[in-house]
Amino acid sequence: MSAAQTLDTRDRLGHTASDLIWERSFQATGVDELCQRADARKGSFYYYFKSKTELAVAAIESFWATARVRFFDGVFGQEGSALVQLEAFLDAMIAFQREVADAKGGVLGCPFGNLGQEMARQDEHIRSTLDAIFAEQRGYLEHALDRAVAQGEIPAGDNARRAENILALMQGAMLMTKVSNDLGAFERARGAVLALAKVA
Amino acid sequence: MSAAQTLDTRDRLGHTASDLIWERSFQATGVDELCQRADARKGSFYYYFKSKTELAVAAIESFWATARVRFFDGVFGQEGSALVQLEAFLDAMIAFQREVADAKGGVLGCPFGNLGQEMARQDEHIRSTLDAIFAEQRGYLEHALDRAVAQGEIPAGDNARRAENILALMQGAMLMTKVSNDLGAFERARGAVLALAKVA
DNA sequence: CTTGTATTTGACCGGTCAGTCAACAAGCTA
DNA sequence: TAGCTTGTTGACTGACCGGTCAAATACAAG
Repeated sequence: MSAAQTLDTRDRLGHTASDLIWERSFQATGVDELCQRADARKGSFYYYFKSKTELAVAAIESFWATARVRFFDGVFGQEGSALVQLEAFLDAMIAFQREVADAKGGVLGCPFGNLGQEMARQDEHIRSTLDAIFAEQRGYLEHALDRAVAQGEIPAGDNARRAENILALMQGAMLMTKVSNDLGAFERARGAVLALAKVA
Repeated sequence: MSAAQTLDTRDRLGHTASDLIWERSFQATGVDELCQRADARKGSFYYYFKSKTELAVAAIESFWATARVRFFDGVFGQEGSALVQLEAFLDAMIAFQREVADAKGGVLGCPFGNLGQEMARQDEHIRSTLDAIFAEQRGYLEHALDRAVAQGEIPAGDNARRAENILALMQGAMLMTKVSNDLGAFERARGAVLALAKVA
C-alpha cells in the first residue's frame, strides 16, 4: 500500500537517525551513511525532511514521545508513594542505560544531553526543542515531589528547584559515565539523587 | 629570536584551538578557520601537530593546567575551613562562567564536559585524557572533603563518592545552563552541591 | 486507457574537509 | 663560503559534505 510504504520510509529514516545520532553524534553522522543504514535514497530523505537539522529535531521529538510514555507516564502516572516512584524511575533509567550499553558495546549517555551539549550553541531550533523537553521532564519530577510533600514523605521545600537539581545530577552522572565508559558513576549517583529530593 | 617565534606559533595555535573548540565544538571547528584566527598557515599547523585530534588533546591539557592553578590549587591549596573553600570554589566557577558568558555572548558550559560528551565515543585518546582530568578534579574535591571531616565540618562518609556526585551535579548544571542559555540553573545548583557534601 | 498525485531514484553540484608536500627562509656552525 | 637544523609557506589532493533536480515509477480515480 502507498500510505503504509510512505510511513515506512519516513519512519525508517527517523529511527535510523535516532540510533545513529545517539551512537555517534549529530555532526559525525552523514546523510549518505544515514540513508544507507535506513535503506533509503538521498532524494527520499530530502523529500520528507528539508534539512539534516530538521530530521534531528523530528528524531529527538519522536524519541522523547517514546521515552515519556515508558519512563515518565509509565512510572509517575500511577497511585502510590511518590518517593517509591522516584526510585523506580531511577532504577528504570539505570537498567535502560545498562541494556543499551550492552547492546551497543559502550556507554552512550542521554540522547538529549548529548545533542544539547553538541548543538545548543550551533542551532537554535535544536536548542529550543531540547530546552522544552527538559522543561517537561522537570515538570514530571516537580509534580512527583509535590505529591511526596503532600504525602508527608519529604519536607516542604522548593520543588521546582529540587527537580532542576535532580535532573542536572542525572545528566551530569550520565556524562561522567560516558567519559569513563563505565556505568558505575550513574549507579552510585542513585543515593545522591534521592538525597536531593529531601534536602535541596 | 627563533626559539621565541617557535613557541609563539605553537602557542597561538593551542590557545586559538582552546577558544574555538570551546565556543563552537571540536567537529564544527575547521583547521582552516583555526589557522586563520591564529594567524598561522596550514603547513605550520601540521609541523607542530600531527592531527587535529592531537591539537585538541594538547589544547585541553593546557586549559586544564591553567584551570588547575586558578580554580583548584588556588582555592583548595590553602589553610582554613574546607567547607568555606568549597563555597569559594563554587563562587569562582559561577563568576567565571558569567564572565565568559558575557564576553562570548552566550553560555559556553565546561570545556571538558563539552568535549567529553562530543568525542568520548569517537576518539579514545580524547576520552582517556578527559577521564584523567576528571579524576584529578575528583581528587581535589575528595581531599577537601577529607579535611572537612577531620575539621568536624561534615559527618564522616564516603568522600570519594561525595566528590564524584558533586562533580556530576556541577557538570549537569552546566549542561542545563548551556541548553537553556541561562546561568540561573548553575547558580541555583550551588546549595545542592553543598548539600551533597554533607549528605550523600 | 488517461490523467493527476504521491513517492522514489541516483546522478550531479559546488563547497569544504583534514591532511600533504616540495620549496624556501632564517639562523647557526665550521 | 657551505652545510645543517629549525621553522614557514600555500598550492594542492582526493574524499566527503549537505543539498538539488529532472526523470522515472506507482497508484488511485475517472
